[in-house]
Amino acid sequence: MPRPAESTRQTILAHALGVAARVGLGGLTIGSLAEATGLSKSGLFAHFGSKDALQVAVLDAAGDHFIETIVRPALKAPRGEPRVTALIDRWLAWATEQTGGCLLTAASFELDDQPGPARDTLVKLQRDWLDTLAQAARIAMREGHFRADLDPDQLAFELHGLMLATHEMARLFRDVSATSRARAGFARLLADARRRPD
Amino acid sequence: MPRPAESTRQTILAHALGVAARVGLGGLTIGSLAEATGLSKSGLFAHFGSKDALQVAVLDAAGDHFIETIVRPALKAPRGEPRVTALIDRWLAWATEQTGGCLLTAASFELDDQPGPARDTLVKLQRDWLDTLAQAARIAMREGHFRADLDPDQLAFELHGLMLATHEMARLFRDVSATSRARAGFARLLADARRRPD
DNA sequence: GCCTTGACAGCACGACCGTTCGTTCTCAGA
DNA sequence: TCTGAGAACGAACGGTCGTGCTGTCAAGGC
Repeated sequence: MPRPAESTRQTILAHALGVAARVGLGGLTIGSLAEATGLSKSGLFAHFGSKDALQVAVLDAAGDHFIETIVRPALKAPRGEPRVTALIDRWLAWATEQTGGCLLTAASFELDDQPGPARDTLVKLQRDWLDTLAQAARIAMREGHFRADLDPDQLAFELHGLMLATHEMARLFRDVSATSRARAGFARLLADARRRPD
Repeated sequence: MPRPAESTRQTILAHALGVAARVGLGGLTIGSLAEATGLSKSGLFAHFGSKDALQVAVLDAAGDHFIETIVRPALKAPRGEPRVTALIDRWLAWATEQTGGCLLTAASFELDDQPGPARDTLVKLQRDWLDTLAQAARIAMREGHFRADLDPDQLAFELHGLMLATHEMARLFRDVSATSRARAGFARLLADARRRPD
C-alpha cells in the first residue's frame, strides 16, 4: 500500500481544525479543505465517506486536542482546589493564545437546533468538560478546600459561563481586558466556594 | 404601485429570524428563505440587493426584537436594582419560551472570525446589550442598592456569562434545570453586588 | 514475475448557491 | 385612458456543494 492512510487523515484533521475555527463547522466544505491540504476533493472524501462523518471526526479531533492541552496537564496538579485552578488557568492560557476561536464553543451554539451525529458528539464532549469541572470541585470539597454545602455542578455551570463570556469578549470584541475580567470572575467564584457557612 | 414593499420586507425578516435561529446566519440561504415566505428568489433578493445586506437586516431585526421584548419593558421598572432584576427576568423568560435559540448569541460565536458588515453590526448590538446591563447597575449604585465600589462592567460581564451558560444548557443539553441554575447564579451575583464592604 | 490491496487523482453528476436580466402585473397620477 | 413606477416573477448565469465511478500508481505477499 502507498502512504499510510492514518497520517494523511491526521493531516486533514489538523487543517480542518484551523479552517473550522474560522468559518465554523457548517462553513467547513470539502472543497476548501481539499485545497488547504493539497489533496483532491475525492481523495479527501474517501477518508471519511460523508460530510457528516467528517464533521464528527473534526469534533472528536477538537475534543482530543482540548483534553490533551487542557485537561490532562491540569489533572497532574494536586487534588483539590489546585486542580480546579489548574483547569481554569490552562483554559485561560489556551483561549487567549489561540488564533481562531474555540471550535467546540462555536459549534455549541451552531448545532443546538440541528439534530444529527455531529450534535450528539458535541453534546457528549461538552458534558464531559462540565463533568470534569464538577468532579474537580467535588474532590476539592472532599479535601476540605471547598465548603461542604457547595453545589459542584452549579460551580461548574458558572465557571463555564465565565469562560463563554471571556471567549466572546476576546474573540468578538477583541477586547484585551477579557483576561482580567475572567480572572476577577474566577477569583470571586472560588472565594465563594471556599467560604464556610457560619 | 402594488403591494407595499415595507410590509413584504417585514414578512421576509420575520421568517428569516425563525430560519436563522435554527440553522444560523451562515446557514440562511436566499432560496430557502424564498420558499418559506412564498416569494421567488429574485423577488426576495430585490428587497436587499445582496446577501450581506440581508444578513445585516436580519441582525438588525433581531436586535429590534430583542430590545422590544426585553430592554424596553424592563426599563419601565423602577430605577436601581428592580430594573436590573427586570432585565434578568425578562431575558430568562424570553430565553426559555423561545423555540429556536437566540440568533444574536449564536451569531456572536459564528462571526467572531469573519470580518464584514454583518460582524460589525453584531458587535454593536452586543456592546449595547452589555452597556445596558452595566448602565442599569450604575444606576443601582447611585440609588444605594449596590455597593459603591462595585465594578458595573464586571457585573455585566458576569451576568452575560450566566446567560450564555444558560443558553447552552437549555438549547444544547435540553436540560430543564437550566432556569434554576441560572436563577441561583443571578441571585449569588446580585447578593455580592448588594453586600457592603465592611 | 505477477497479483492483490489501498491511497489517491480525474471526471462527471445533480442540486443548490448568489446574482443578473428581461418581463409581467398592478396600481397612482395625469 | 394612458403612462410610468415599482413589486414580483421566471429563466438563466457561472460557481460550488456533496457524492459517486473509474483509473493510476506504489507497496507488500506469493
